[in-house]
Amino acid sequence: MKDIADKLGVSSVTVSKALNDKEGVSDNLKIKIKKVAGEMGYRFNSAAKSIKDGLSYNIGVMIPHRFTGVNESFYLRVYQEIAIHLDHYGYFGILNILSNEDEEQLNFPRVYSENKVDGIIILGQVGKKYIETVQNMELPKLFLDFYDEHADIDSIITDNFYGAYEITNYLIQCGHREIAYVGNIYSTSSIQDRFLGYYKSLLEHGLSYDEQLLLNDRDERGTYIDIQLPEKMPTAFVCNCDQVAYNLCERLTSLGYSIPQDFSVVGFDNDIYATLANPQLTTVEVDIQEMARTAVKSIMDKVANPNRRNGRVLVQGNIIYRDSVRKTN
Amino acid sequence: MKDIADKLGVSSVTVSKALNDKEGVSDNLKIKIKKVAGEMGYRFNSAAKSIKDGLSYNIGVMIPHRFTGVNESFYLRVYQEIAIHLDHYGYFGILNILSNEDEEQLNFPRVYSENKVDGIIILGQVGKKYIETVQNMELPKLFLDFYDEHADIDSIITDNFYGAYEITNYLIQCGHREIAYVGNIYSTSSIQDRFLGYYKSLLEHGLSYDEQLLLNDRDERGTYIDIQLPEKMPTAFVCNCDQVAYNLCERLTSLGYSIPQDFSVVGFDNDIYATLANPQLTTVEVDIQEMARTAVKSIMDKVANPNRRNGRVLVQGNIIYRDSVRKTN
DNA sequence: CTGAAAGCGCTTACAG
DNA sequence: CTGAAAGCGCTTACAG
Repeated sequence: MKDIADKLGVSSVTVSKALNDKEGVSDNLKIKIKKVAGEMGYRFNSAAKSIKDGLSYNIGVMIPHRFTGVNESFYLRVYQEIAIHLDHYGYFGILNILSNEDEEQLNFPRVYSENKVDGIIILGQVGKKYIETVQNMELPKLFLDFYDEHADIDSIITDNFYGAYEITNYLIQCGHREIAYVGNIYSTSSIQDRFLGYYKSLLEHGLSYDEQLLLNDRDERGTYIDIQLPEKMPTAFVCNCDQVAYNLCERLTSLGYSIPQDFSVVGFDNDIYATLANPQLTTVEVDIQEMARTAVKSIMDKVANPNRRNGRVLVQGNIIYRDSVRKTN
Repeated sequence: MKDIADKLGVSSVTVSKALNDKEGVSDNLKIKIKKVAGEMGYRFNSAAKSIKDGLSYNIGVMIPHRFTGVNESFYLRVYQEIAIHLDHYGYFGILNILSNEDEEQLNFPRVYSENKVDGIIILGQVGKKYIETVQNMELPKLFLDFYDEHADIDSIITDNFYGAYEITNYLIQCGHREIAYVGNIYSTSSIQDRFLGYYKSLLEHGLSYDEQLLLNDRDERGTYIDIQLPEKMPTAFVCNCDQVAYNLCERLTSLGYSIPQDFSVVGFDNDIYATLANPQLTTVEVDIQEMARTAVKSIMDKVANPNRRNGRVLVQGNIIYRDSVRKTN
């Protein structure tokens, strides 16, 4: 900046004003300054600005390491969309994989202790203890894809309840009356919330809930187990996620059944398993774009106004109609 | 820092030295200062340090948008590993999705023009024109997973050639003599390099190359096409990637063949398709960890010493032995 | 072992 | 419309 000023015989203050399109510089001079800046390959030093206004223009996105396995790309996709949206605000995203070690030892993330970010999005459920650590960070923060009833921290989550409710309604519209739910409802809150949506749909349509039709899909540690099919089979299965729906389809097919002729199967997520299944699955698409958009808007609001509260925001999914459901009416 | 200094009646210089474990402060005082800093919730201001030493302690990772489709998570995984490795160096990773628009208009990325990073890793092939733009950036830079013969920029790539060579050798060791290669060798340089590894293996073993056994899998725009099986079938197929191997297995199975009894099939990448295939695929694992580790080491070297050149570095994969190959001897 | 001074690149408030 | 001065939080080189 100083070099540009010297070259044109003006002060660096004037250069600063011109480059930022502020008042107090003649249009003529502004143009000249910008031209010279371009020619000299001037690059703005964002660190100097940061030190002035105390803003880093970065947002940290923290993902617990255990959610980043070989075949789990959901959170990475969300992060990607967040990065794209942050760009619209002139911000950047810094990815922070929270190691199990840091989570256990309740360490603050380095992005925080080094003042690298103006806000932080926690993407994926962290342990109860760590939530307290998060609460102690004096920074705008946001839970994404989970919430904690005890922590007074805004969160953005998929509307699991409503999505499962809608897709169960759809099955009923198609004439199904005996509908099973597949998932361990004590495993995660999203599996449980999806179950409750399924349950509400049954209630509303006057269908009785049959405990025999609640099928377990994983043990308490989250490892998939073989699904125990009920003695009296339903005509349709609401699965808590596409991967389980995929597994179920494979299972039923290997037993000689056809889908959707013999049984209808629906999933949740609209991930890769929905299109790999044969036939492709009717499912509830989790709206990653919208989640990222909402999350970025929310955290930027908080950066501008630290007292801003948005509470729990639900992002609705969309039913994707494919070929795994049979109309029986 | 000043607050801490005031509280203890020392100067901020002393506080700085103590917090950085530098010489010139008594151990006693150091301990006291660190204690007070902790109590006061002191957070280091990295922007101030940045402005002093001209380093941002960030590395930009740029991924062209077209490589980030719904079912493509490979580059995101690489980015994730890069972020983890950067952490060891006290650095952070800033993800930059390069939009088609920016790529066409040859715009510098904002991470560059705002001096947000000390180096940049370009992850995934960018257009010829844009490579020139990259070359014009006065910053350490590195191509990851591709290279350009005209650009004098260091690159790190998977050893496609050697991986395909090794896995073809393995098929030959298992007794196969008629071996097909599946892939459009004019589509990407990795498909071509993998083909050449296959070809070398044939040559070394005195097997003749039969053009009829080069099977196309995609059109010039990269869209998968139905694979045209040859009249005289081989006993094994080397596929250019796991997804194509998966498709081929489905195809052969639907034609009534069994794998590996009737035909052996191998893939490349060791991605999700390798484990989804039935039977699971023997394949070449691309070593994401090692690529990320090497890339981070290389870019950090360059940050420390801008003249450092590493040339083209090949990262070898590992053969993963599963159940899609039959021993015929 | 400790600290006063200067400087990194920018912006803001104020004076001319 | 233009610019001199001060300051953001830190570190380095130097003096005591």
